[in-house]
Amino acid sequence: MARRSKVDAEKTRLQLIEAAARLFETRGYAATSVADICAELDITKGALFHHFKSKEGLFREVWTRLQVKMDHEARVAATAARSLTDPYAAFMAGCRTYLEWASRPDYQQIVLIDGPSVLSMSGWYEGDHDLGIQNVEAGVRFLSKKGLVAPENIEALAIMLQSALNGAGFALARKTPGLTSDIAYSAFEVLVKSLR
Amino acid sequence: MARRSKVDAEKTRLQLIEAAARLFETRGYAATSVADICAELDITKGALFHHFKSKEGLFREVWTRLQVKMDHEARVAATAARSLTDPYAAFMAGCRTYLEWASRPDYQQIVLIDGPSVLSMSGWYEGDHDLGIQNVEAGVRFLSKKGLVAPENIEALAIMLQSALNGAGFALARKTPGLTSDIAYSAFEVLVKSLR
DNA sequence: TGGGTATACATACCATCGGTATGTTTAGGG
DNA sequence: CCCTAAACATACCGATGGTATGTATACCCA
Repeated sequence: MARRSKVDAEKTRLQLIEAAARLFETRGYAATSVADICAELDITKGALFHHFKSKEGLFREVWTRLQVKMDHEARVAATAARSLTDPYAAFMAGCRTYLEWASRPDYQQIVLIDGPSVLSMSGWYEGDHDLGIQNVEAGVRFLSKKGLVAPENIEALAIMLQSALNGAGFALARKTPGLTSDIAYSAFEVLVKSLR
Repeated sequence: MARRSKVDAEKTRLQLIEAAARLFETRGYAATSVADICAELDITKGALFHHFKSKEGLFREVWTRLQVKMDHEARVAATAARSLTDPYAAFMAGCRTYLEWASRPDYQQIVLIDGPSVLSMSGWYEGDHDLGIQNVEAGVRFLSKKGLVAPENIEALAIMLQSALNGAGFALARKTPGLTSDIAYSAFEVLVKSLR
């Protein structure tokens, strides 16, 4: 075998990302070997390491794509809600989207569980990589204008609220008895409503 | 070398746990080899695998000890506060303790970052292993009696509040500009006060 | 249009890792 | 006093992430 066309190469790269995403989701990062990933596409490790400089590099690509997709969906939901009503509704729409993602198995395993461990903590929170926080912070900032939230608490509250959504997503995925997506959302509403 | 006294063996075991804790904290679980740990005590892998059935087993031991210590400290702080005033103060005292632990580098890396990845998700939340949640849930349950929190939201709120403290601890450790321990705590108070 | 070059892989190999099998010495109970 | 089992050491194994190198071909340019 030898060099294929550029479009074939891009296809291989995409297939690697998709196969890796599937395996990382179902088995976790540590339990997925690069040989496993290559076997899915019937290629050798040479191909994988040609496209990605390391196993961690491939993971980072998978991780980033998930984050970007989530962020996009949250933005779409938020702007759609904003055009209908107000910034608060936009904020809550974004949060609902995030809550849904946080309860997805792939997002859970790849972004929430393995992400912090595989990428360093700095990697997780590096600059604009933590995409979920932006919508939440915008929402809290809006609430702050209404008076109840002190300006110096905005960032802390945004971080806490996003973490709360993360935790709820975990709890949903682990099928906590008596906990549904609706209950989690309504509990979150209770938490946020008090800030208005 | 051969068999030492029982007290020596227990000492070796403790030293293994301490050395592992140090390395797991500073390098992370994946970047710490069992040979590294053994080198710290000038013993061989045979000794380590005599005391622990696997690297993960040693990690679980380190993880458990941290959790138990945190839980103990939180309980002490909570009961001390309760005797002075009321259950709400006890709850908040426990939360403050947890916030402090969540910003400690060892608790961060071992319990919050590597924990979910190394132990399975089921391991993290298995039974009473998640010790931080108990104080929080007790607090929310108390608030529920005052009326504002619906019973079906208790568990979800407890999970969310604990996650909020986790996130705040992370943010503190990553030295988020403008965020201090006091600000984080006061922001958490804002979040909780609204539930009264 | 043809040849040179960079690309897209395959093959072979390596160091390190977690874990095991086995040996060896001695503490401690009967 | 002895004999079993505990507390290690030693030697070894398969699997793993990563590299070095080989090779065929797409693509660019003269």
